[in-house]
Amino acid sequence: MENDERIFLIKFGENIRKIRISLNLSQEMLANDANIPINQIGRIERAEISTSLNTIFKIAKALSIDPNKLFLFDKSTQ
Amino acid sequence: MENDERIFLIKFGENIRKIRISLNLSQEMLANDANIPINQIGRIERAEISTSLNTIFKIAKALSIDPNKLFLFDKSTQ
DNA sequence: TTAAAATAACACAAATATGTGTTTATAATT
DNA sequence: AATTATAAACACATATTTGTGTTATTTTAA
Repeated sequence: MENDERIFLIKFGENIRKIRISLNLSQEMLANDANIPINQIGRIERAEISTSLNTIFKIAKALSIDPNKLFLFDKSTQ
Repeated sequence: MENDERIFLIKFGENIRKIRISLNLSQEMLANDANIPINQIGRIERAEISTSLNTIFKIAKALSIDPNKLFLFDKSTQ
């Protein structure tokens, strides 16, 4: 995997964590809301996996935000 | 898979196709630029697969756009 | 400083995406 | 109509994610 891809996964994970915490949700609560395993949230936040569109959609739905918001980091928002 | 997840994949695929065509790229050209198999682009555009963050990043890079743009459909842009 | 809550870190089977190749169908062009 | 370019539709091995469960570590709060 290329380095910029790694960085992208890391920023994506950090962003999810940031949003989750801003909503006062634990990984477990978010996982329950999104109907995915608890560990999956941690794996994504730690950038261990390159998760899929389906999971992205479920998480966005559970966070009550548009999926594209999960990709707003770098220049865009922070 | 839930119906709204399916719709999400379909809209995502349609959006990639729209952007690709607007840039006058064939699936093959985009696949080459993104360094992924030719078939992969078709599978995504036809919503056959729930592709991953890595592939999303590669495609966005090849299209010279920010990944979040790939998720701007529905209310947002069209 | 304990106890409890939250997260990380394992392992492993099952499901799905990825990569590669080939063949068929459709669209565009001459 | 024939040729070419493009995309779809197969198949199949490999890699990775997903789902499930358990244990360890870290963080938070009492």
